[in-house]
Amino acid sequence: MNADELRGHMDALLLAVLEHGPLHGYAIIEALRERSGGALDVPTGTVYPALRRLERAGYLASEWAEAGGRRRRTYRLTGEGQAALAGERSAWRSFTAVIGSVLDPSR
Amino acid sequence: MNADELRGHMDALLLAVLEHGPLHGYAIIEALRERSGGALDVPTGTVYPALRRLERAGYLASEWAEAGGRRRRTYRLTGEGQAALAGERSAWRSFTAVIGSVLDPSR
DNA sequence: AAGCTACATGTAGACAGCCTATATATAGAA
DNA sequence: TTCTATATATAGGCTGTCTACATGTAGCTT
Repeated sequence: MNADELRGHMDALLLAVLEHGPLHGYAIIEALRERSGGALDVPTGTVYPALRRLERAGYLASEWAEAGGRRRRTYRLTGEGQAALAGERSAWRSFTAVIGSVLDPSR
Repeated sequence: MNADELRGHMDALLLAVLEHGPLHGYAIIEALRERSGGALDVPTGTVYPALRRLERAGYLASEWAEAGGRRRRTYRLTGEGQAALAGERSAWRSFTAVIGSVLDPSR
């Protein structure tokens, strides 16, 4: 998966993966890898700053937790985040429609 | 249309729009706007450097032409460019499948 | 004649997001 | 003790798209 392609869609991915329940950063990376069948292997240097950015934006809220002697920062979707996710899904649909209209004019 | 979203897909758009015949830069911008129903309005500062980059890569070839007293640089797809376009189409399909698998896990 | 719009190309520099590389730390297995 | 998996974090680099500007022709309006 190309880095440039992912650009602008990272937020949608992170919000979507948190939709069904809170997760910490490391688990988010694993969830993205599993859900995509191994195609998405997002580095920590991408995910952690992005999560903080989304929290600053009010879309996520986080709290520290402890599990097996290791500290985790667990993120959950806020109400604003749910709304943002809906917006991202809508934007994704129109985005694919627009690019598709150029790449596949027949359809 | 967001600038970040377009990132990594510009090449595919330019190659696709040149598939059915040569065009000059200004006409390419108009073609993208028309094909997308007005959603794509790519600035010249994006298109002209991108076309040169694609030519350097061997995917496009260009030559100067004159029409109505104005000079145009007309671009056409090379053989390599056709192959690149096929690759871009394939990449687009897997890209949408991957993002879709996260955004719409049900499908 | 002057001014405006459409046509047509091009570059410099800003911006922003994703990446690599690095640092730190615990737990458990080899 | 060493290696791997788990877990978080930041600094700096890279690069493609954008804004803003520069240049010039043609044709229409005032």
